[in-house]
Amino acid sequence: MAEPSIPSVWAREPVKRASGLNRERIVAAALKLLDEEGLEALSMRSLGKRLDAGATSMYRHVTNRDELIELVVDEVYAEVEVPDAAGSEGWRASAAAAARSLRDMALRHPWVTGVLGQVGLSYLGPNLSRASERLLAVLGGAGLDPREADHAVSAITAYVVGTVTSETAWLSLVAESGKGERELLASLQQVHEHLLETPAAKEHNDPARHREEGFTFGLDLVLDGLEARLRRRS
Amino acid sequence: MAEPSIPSVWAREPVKRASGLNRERIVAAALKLLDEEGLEALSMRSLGKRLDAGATSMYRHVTNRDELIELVVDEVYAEVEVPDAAGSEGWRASAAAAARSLRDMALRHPWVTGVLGQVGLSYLGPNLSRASERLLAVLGGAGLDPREADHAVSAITAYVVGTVTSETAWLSLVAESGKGERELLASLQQVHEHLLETPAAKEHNDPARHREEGFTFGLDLVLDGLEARLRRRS
DNA sequence: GTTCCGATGCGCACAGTGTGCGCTACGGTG
DNA sequence: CACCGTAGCGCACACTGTGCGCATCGGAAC
Repeated sequence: MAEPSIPSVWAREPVKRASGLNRERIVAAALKLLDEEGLEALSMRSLGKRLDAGATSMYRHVTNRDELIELVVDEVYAEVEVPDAAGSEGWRASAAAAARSLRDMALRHPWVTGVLGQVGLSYLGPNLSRASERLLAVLGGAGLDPREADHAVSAITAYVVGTVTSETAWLSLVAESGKGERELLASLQQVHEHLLETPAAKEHNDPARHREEGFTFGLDLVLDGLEARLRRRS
Repeated sequence: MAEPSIPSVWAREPVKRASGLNRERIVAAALKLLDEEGLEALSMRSLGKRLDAGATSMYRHVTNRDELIELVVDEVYAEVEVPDAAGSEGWRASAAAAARSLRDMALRHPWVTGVLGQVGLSYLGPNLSRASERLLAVLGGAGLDPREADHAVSAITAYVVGTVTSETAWLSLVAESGKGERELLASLQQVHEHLLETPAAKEHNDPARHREEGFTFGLDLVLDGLEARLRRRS
């Protein structure tokens, strides 16, 4: 009798008290679940199953599902690296590396973009603040006045977030189609024939390269604009 | 006896057959509901209530909740205006107006940003395609080769989407706090005192103006970058 | 050792979700 | 008049987040 419906008072399991929940373990498990199964798969019950815990046990360590997601989002922001600017011209390499690092992070964790649009989420985690302030310092050191540097940080992150938002939306569409990027693009072009006229059509033999190239193009636009502004100043 | 639990066969209401559902009416009601109460408030039951219809009645005209949202998203993309470029230098004014129009649309319908990150949504509606292709034509007419024009369209929309994503997240936080932008900003600065050091702190007497200024700054960066690229070419 | 107490985990329950299924009653065609 | 495709709906199912109160733990106080 594995599970007696009326448990006898004697001869009862030591209850096993699995291992001790805590915020750190919960956030780590949630991150793993999100990466492996996506945003929709994260429910308190499924998360509890992974931790050998009941559905509501996590509420002792985390007030909300929303707050939990907020914690996980800040956790992945820790992966974003903003290198220091080496030399007076190094700001550009530093900012570019930060942008790439942010994009790579979002591509590693495709669910983040689905969460950034949601309401008050992730608005002030320590890791996000740290990254922003480092980039702010880099741009300030390059010669931008504080207000411009602030706006420039916003512009760069906005560009990256916007880009990866559309990238991950496309990639998750690809994922759930079961086909590859090339095949899905080709079959979509059959349905919407007008797409064949767009220049992107020629690129569909290597869509990943096309995405990468587009990201670099747009990033260079922003950084060129910044560089011109700096030159004008000196 | 308003609602007899066992309705007698005789003396029964004419059943009233409200008015006739159809896709257009459903999408319009969903848009109204989203604008008035936000993304979370849109459930098939609440939408049905607004249409004097049952919870599952809409499924005759729309296959999914997700598909319904997709339809509504494309509906609001119809509000985005991409003016033609007047004169050979007019591309910049046209692109800037398109970007502003997109931002204004997203600020009028704050729930869109929460939906753009979600999976396959809104990837190919007619109104979105129309706007993209118009902007593509404007940039192509300015002298960019097709591949660059394609990337430039992506870059501009990515920048705008990224910007409004963070703007609407902030604004919905403000909305649910019950305070104004200034007050909420001030109270957040009390909790995280390090924010006081950032240059944004000085702007908090008019946050809306600060947002507007930041948007223009970043947009100019992108357009300056494009302009430099065009000049280099001629 | 015994006794206590705060903290932790959990089962239950509630209100709510999207949506498949099959019945009913309508509007238009023969 | 009979008929039938179809629009709408009620029901049911599996699922969601989370409040509540109970059981049971580890450790501190005596």
